Amino acid sequence: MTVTTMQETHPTETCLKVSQVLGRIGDKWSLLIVTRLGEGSLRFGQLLRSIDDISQRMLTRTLRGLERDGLVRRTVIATLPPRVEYELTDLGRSLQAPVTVLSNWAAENVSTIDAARASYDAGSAGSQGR
Amino acid sequence: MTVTTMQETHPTETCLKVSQVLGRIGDKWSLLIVTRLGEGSLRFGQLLRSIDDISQRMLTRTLRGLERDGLVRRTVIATLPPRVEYELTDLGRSLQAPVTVLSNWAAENVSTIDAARASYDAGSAGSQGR
DNA sequence: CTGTATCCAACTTGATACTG
DNA sequence: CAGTATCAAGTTGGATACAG
Repeated sequence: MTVTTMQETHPTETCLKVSQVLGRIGDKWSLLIVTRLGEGSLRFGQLLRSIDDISQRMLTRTLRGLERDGLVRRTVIATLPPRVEYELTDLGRSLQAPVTVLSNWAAENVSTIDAARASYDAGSAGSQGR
Repeated sequence: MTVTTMQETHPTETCLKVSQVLGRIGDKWSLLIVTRLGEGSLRFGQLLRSIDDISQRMLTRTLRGLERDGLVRRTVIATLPPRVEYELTDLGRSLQAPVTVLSNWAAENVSTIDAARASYDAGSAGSQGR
């Protein structure tokens, strides 16, 4: 029962699920972290330096969120000082393919988007010079 | 030089592009609208009723953003009262495939994420009942 | 080293009212 | 019908200081 074979093109339910997912990974840092972790497990400090526009606070918060959603596994090695390793779970790794698809689209179209934006802005308020 | 052939797995530049793109479409409404428009062109009021959790203000703002980024085309038919048709551009339609991939992932994994979250929350603060 | 707590500025969203 | 303006509220992100 409740087979959910996803035959329809774009049912509202699916849209809402995508929105939910984007609510998790669509923030400023999650995808960056998932991508970094996709290359292998990293310690907190390594991630912090690896991304380096991120604040310590946001790294902690984002990692907690990813851990909570089952995308990242957090392993504490209780040494002194403590080590904490972060790595992708199976679920986290399964997200890499969709993200790659989006990455490729982004890489291919960001310049087009930027051009469209510049054009739009020029047409809206740019004709004031004379 | 600066060939950018995208040979590396996940260079930082690509990450930043994805972040940029997510900054556009990763908000609360854009993807919902793009999906709706993927089924055919719609008028403002139709979109408003079609999504119905959205406020008039946010529909306007989101549509403007999508138009600005070249994903949506806005056509004004100057009748009385005026009609405004919205439809996907080629660029907007090219986004549908990546979004579908993400949709499928979302549809397949949202329940897993929800379960992970419930489990995480239970483990963090839930053991207070006894 | 790996966090947590506090304060604060900026951005996002919604409700409401108003306009052509 | 389509859109704008204003205001209030919530959320996000950063800086800083502190703790185990």
